[in-house]
Amino acid sequence: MDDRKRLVLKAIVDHYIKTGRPLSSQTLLKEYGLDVSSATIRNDMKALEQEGLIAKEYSSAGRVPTEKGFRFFVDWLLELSELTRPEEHALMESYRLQRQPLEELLKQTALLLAGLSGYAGFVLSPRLEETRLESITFVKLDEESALVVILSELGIVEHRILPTALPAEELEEIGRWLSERLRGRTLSEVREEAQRYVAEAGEGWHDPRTQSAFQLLQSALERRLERRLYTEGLFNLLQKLLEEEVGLAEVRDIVRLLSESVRFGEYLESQIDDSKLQVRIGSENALRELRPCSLVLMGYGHSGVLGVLGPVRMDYSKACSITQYIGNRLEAILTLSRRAPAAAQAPEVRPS
Amino acid sequence: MDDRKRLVLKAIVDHYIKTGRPLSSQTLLKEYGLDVSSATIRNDMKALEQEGLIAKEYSSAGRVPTEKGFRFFVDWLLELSELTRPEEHALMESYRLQRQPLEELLKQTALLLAGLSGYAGFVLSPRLEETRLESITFVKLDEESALVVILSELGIVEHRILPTALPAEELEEIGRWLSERLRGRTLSEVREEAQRYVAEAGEGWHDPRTQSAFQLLQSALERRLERRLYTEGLFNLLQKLLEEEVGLAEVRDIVRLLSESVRFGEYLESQIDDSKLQVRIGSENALRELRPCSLVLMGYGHSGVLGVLGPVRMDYSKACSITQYIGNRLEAILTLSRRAPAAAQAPEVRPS
DNA sequence: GGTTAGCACTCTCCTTGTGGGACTGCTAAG
DNA sequence: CTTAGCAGTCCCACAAGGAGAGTGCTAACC
Repeated sequence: MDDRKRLVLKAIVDHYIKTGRPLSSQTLLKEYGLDVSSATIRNDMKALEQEGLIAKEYSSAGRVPTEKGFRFFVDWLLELSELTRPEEHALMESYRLQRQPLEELLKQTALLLAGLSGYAGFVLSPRLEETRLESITFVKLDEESALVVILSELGIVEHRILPTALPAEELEEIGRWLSERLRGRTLSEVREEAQRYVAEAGEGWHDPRTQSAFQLLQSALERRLERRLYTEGLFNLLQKLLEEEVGLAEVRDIVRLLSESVRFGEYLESQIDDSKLQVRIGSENALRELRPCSLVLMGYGHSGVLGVLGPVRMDYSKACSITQYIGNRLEAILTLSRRAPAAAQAPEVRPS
Repeated sequence: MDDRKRLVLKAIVDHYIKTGRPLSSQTLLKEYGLDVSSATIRNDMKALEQEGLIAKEYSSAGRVPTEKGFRFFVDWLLELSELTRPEEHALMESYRLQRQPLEELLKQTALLLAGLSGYAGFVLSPRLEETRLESITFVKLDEESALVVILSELGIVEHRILPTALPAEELEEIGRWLSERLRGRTLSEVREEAQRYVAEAGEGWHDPRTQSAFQLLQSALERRLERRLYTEGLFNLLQKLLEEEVGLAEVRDIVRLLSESVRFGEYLESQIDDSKLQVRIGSENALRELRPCSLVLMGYGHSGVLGVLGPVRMDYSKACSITQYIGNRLEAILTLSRRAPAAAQAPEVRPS
């Protein structure tokens, strides 16, 4: 494509992203200072329109980018911007407490995506089945129940209360024994193992102690390896959609979709390709509700997904930069904590 | 007030809640079958209008209730409805797992409020400072960190990761010692105690072991006795506001308010009066954003609040019934679990 | 062949006007 | 206190017209 035409397209996209208004040939000349006449621009526009990259809202209006135009812009004309100082600072702040339950970490990340981008931020937790067990611990709460904490390379991935009447010492012993035996296996392997043992239990092959252990283990894992979706900054998104004059009915559908974490999560997972940054513009999205929106996302960890959700008229440069940056950061934190837990920040209590 | 006038008011409110439309004197006659003429109704309407209970949108339109009219309706004419079988069933289902982390329980409750009412449901956690400690447990995770679990009469109220290099046995010992010593005190007393000890530590009065214990305790409690707000069913609310033809700008402000859990939480707390059911209609709410909305709420536990948020044109009967029912239910669960933990539901693992 | 000036044309948007319809308020009588 | 009858008010939907913005086309120009 002709250099001037690219420039015209870029001008139209930039102007539209900034103002939301169509750009006329004259205004383009005035604001972007090309050294040709408006008629020439009009000819270029006509060509771009025939290629489907821009369109007019009615016959005598200026031009706005089509989704195809945005696509071209994102693929060929996008320049990622650097993070500003305060942005960088906010990032550091939020990730200070590194060793924290996975849940907290991911929620923080979603907040950060939303806060920095000005759109809605989301984080889909990784497939916990594929992370490796570090330890499993039982803590007696009262006569009838105990807390189980499952720690994987990603941090605490599960804590729940189980009904059991086993005494404290035995629970501790079982925890140690299971951790010893299963450390390093993936959680889905662990679950299978537990299921196998419990299934065989009826035939009385194993000693009662082993049996209790695997029964507990199974209860601990039965629910809740399900993935969770964290979304934040919803009102950012509403603000933007308001400016777009999107109807409340569409907005409601979007909000509903975000609350259906399974459906939305599965869609997100289907859209990632390793940890490459992806952009899905408007009706490129298979989900009907997302038609007024664009999605910037990337994968992390084992099939985890994070990104931002904004209107089609989105600042793609900003959204992409931030998503990429935070995504890499989260990936690094999760990878780091796998090998060597990061240095602690809070005042440390030393052995006396 | 005259019996017929009450009936007229009730008809107008019922009709408006059901359809959202003004009611004319003729339609009232036809649908509610009074044995007078439309002119008589018109006279009554005139009187009700002068009392500020109803209004017309323009000079020749039918009447709609004013907020004052709704207030009168709620105070004097409201009949609470019974829960239907399926509603009751849903309630039972959700509360089956009784011994669960407080966080889960409250989130469930918010979901339930939203699901049954068809509006948005919210639950503000109780003041944890005023609940009594049951136990505090430390679990070694790796060389540099440990998990602390704080259990109060309300269940698990805190779990977080602390940096510490103390060995596992010592942590266990410290947990036992602290639990023994502090069981039955409120969490704020516990926190004060910890602060006092740590402050005195510089003067070297206590042995190092005690010092470590209180230092850990302080870290465990420093953050996060903060209250949390759980909101669910946001899209229910959007759906209703859509029917009300509320503007997206107002909706955005409401969504923003719901995300500012501190501000909204403080407002909620200021509105409760023991565990009496409260209704705040439209601009009775001090918060500007809530003007298009009504709030049905009640207190539970120590300054906990739960309820539903819907449009001013809300089915107050349903909303009040459900809030009251669920509120009592939650209160009961929390009170019960205080004395004797409820019977477990999942298959129990017996000592072998 | 690409570029330019000039002009007719198209479409939106805003304002104004008009008629029908839905209810009320008033008055006077029962 | 209640009722019938009727004038009056206001909304709403639709149509018409004028201003403004910007394009498309044509013919000339470099």
